[in-house]
Amino acid sequence: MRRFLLRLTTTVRDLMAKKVDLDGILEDLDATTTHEGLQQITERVRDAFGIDHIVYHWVDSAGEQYGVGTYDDVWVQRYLEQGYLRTDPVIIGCYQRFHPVDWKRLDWSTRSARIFLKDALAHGVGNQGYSIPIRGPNGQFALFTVNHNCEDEEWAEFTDDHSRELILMAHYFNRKALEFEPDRGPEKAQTLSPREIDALTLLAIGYSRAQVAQTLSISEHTLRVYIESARFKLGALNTTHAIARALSCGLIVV
Amino acid sequence: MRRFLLRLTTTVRDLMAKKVDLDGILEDLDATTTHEGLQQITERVRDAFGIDHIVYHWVDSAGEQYGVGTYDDVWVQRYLEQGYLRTDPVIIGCYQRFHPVDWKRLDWSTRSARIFLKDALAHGVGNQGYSIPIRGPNGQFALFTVNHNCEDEEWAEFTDDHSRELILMAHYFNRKALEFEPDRGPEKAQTLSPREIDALTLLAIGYSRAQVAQTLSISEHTLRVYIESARFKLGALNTTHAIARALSCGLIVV
DNA sequence: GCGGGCCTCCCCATTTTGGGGGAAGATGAA
DNA sequence: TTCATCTTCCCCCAAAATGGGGAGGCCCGC
Repeated sequence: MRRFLLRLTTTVRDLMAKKVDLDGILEDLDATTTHEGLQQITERVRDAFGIDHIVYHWVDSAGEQYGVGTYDDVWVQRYLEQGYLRTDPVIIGCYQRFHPVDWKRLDWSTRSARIFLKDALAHGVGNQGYSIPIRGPNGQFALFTVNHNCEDEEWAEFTDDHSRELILMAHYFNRKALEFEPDRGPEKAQTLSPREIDALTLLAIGYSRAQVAQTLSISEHTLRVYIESARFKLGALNTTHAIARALSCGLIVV
Repeated sequence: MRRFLLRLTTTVRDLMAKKVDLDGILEDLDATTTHEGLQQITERVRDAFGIDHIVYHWVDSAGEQYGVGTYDDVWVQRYLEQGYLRTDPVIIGCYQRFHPVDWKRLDWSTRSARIFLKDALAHGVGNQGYSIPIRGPNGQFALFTVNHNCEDEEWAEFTDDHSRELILMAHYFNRKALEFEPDRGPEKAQTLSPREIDALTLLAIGYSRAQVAQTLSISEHTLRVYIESARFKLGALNTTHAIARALSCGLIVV
């Protein structure tokens, strides 16, 4: 009997899961051209999935950021004002992860995390959550989060059923966000000569000029020409700056 | 008549598209516990999609990397030996992008790109390709690529039909690869203090120590303490190295 | 075949960094 | 409370990096 029930609920759950019109959502997402449109889609997705909130937002050392979602404005304001970006365990935890993570698996033990949690719950954030980290070149980082107020089992079922849809939606939201904020896109890449790349790469891994010169079997004077040339091309003020720019632009990899 | 044919092929295509048993593939992918198993799945995916090749691989400056795919061993060897990691336009292009990209949109105009292309085609790599960049914390970067030998229209159809499946597979392959190579997982998260971040960030944008000290309104001696402390934490040999590591690890953003 | 980028080599004076010390208060976690 | 971390300040001096010159050969594309 128990097994039968289990099978039954599974079937019902599957039927429910199928009801989410993912294709329709993704197509509309693709067709959206405004921030408001995206905002509306978040509400639609929330309703389609039958959960309390979905949110997509940039995370960024500076304050400037982009976000859409179904959170209350009061909470968004408070989040920013309180600088929760720095203490939010979801962000801290996701920042070090590759994969989607259930909030239960994060570290909520620090004092600041507990303060944050209490405040979040008070503002309507669900006790259950699931966040997907999204990364881009130059360290860009964004989060796509769904959350809800329910028991563990129900939530586990939900995330099991919808993890794939959520991954896809995260991608599509991210794509849109980038469209709306074109500045975030990569800059035009300068081309460095092979020797310049060699030189900067070795410098970036901590070699001194003498070591680099020896490694490349060239004189230190020659090496300097490369470095200066690279600096010039990158519009860098000094070697460190050149390395930083080359790394940011993906011209070298460490 | 033409429209009819178009509609017919579209329908057939839709049917074909549906035939790919994505759920089955993803489940098996999830259940795989060995590199060999993953390798076999790549072949299965290739056949299921009816294309020439699929490949998942890490990209990193060092030679050590992880990869599975359907490429010929000879080509893989050659790729590594020739250091194509540095010249492959797919890698260079994807490194700067957020989103999946069709190979046609990459820059194949440089000399080294043309040399690479010729060599690749000679080794059975398709003339059409589609690559999905995948990123993790600390600058980890991987690529999931499908490629095939066919006309532009056919390829455009294929990528249109399957972009979502491909995104999901990229995710799942990445997850598995991380399981097999746990070392790649996030290293112990180095935390830099706010002042250290300030210091490294300003250095990374080309300021000299004197300028940084002035900007932060601290003595240059104090600044040095931060830099040295950051260097120590990052295991860096010098300031430039520290900047490079901090950037790679996403601890600072320029 | 010519201009332009690339690779290689050299000097010298000045500026910037690095390494070795040591020390204080403030904050927050175990 | 105690310990750890963060922040701030100071000394001296050697080693390394930088800036600004100049110069020749090679290879590529226009």
